[in-house]
Amino acid sequence: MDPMTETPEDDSDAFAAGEEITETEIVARIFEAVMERRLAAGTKLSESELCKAFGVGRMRIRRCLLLLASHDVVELRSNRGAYVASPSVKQARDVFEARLAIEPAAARLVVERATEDQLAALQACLAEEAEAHQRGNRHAAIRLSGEFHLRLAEATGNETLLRLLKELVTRSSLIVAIYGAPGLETCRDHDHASLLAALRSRDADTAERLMRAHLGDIISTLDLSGPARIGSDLVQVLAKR
Amino acid sequence: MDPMTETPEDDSDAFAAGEEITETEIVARIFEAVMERRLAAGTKLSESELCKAFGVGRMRIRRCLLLLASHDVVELRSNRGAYVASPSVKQARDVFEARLAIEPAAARLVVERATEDQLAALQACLAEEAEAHQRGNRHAAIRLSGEFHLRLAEATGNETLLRLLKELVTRSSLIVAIYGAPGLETCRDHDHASLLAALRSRDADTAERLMRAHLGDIISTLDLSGPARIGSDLVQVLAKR
DNA sequence: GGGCAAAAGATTGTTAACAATCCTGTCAAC
DNA sequence: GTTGACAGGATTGTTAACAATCTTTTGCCC
Repeated sequence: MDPMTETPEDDSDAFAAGEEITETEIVARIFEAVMERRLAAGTKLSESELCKAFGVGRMRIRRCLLLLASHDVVELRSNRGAYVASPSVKQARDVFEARLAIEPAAARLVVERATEDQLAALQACLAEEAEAHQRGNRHAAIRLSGEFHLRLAEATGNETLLRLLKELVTRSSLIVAIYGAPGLETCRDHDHASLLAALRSRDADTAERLMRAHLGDIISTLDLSGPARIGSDLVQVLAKR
Repeated sequence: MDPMTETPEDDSDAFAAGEEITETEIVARIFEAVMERRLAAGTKLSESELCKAFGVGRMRIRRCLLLLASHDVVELRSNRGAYVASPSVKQARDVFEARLAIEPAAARLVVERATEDQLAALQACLAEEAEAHQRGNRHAAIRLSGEFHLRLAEATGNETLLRLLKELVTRSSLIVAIYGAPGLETCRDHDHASLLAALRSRDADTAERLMRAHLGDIISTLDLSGPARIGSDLVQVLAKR
């Protein structure tokens, strides 16, 4: 009933022999896995396991890990391997501060130039999210919650903004997992709904304000007081494998 | 008299044998070279030349090129090598749109929390820039002009914002080189000066407004009408080495 | 002389073996 | 029983050779 009970590292697609997979795809897969919270912060990403999982050589995997590290989604420790990043309190603040700087402006841009199709995609995202919530599909709900923000970034038509936000939203997923309240792991549907309404009515000021408030709400659910917490750096320091 | 007459690729530091250089440093060097406009858009970055220049193995260089490519400062063409990126018109618009989203908010943050030391560093940057202009030191002036923006990002105390802006400012240098008016390759000193004044007087609204206006001014000096221009993709397409 | 085709050279991409480091389990000493 | 050192195994990091692709040159034909 609860899809939470899965193997921790669940990228095992066991690709058929003849297939080929781009390193871009591998990176995207891991991004998704982190965003869906199927890969927890601090999880070790062993090269050999990833090789088997994706059916590619070690060099390719190493390149992917380097790319992931360059986006702060993975941490590379010298001679010690790659681990899913565990954002510190400082990093958590920085990420949301950056989102607070970017996303309200992105909302403005969407109001100015989003097509009906793009708004429809946002609507669809919202509907799927609500459905996933009702069905109790936790992974899907978490993913769709973040995907709303990414679709919104996509609707700006700005590739650079999209790429930057993809990184920030993914890291946010780690942050919420570490510092968030146990139950509150997704954005509230209502926030997204009212935001979308503002976008539809082409009300830039309201959209910007709602986005800012929405991000503020998320931050307010985080516990960024203590120096560390469960799931944070301590976990991997103490991890006995 | 004109320091513009240099070899196009001027990273030749010819490191002493015993030294060691981090890949992080190599990446930073290339970033700097692009920002100072010592590496023009479309310049081929041959692996073997870089190996000799930095005195490191090929693998290390390849990792650096991958990192640079992940920040859109370098373009990797399959089986054809690495080239300094040549932002398209669309990419140019995207980059400045992103800066327009981020930097005004960054200015606000600086007003709120910058220390006197950081403001002094900005002041120093401004002074150096003016001096470089007077001396006709073009490379230094260009670099310092961009560095003002980076120091400002640094003064937010937000590492994530700093990293994102480092990428955007570096790409901006390429964009201005390609699409900018021939003479106007640096921000105007006065803009930076008045902006700093607003920061000093802790006037967030003015700082934000000035930053927005400043970026708008830069964009208005660009010619983003045509589909391509000198220095753009065409150059490397037609380049006979 | 111009244009096309094939071979030589150079550059990039990949694979595999080697070296270095770290983790783990064992054993001895206190 | 706990602590420390040591050896074995596993994982990561590096090097060098090999394969594939592209570029340039050469030569031939029209």
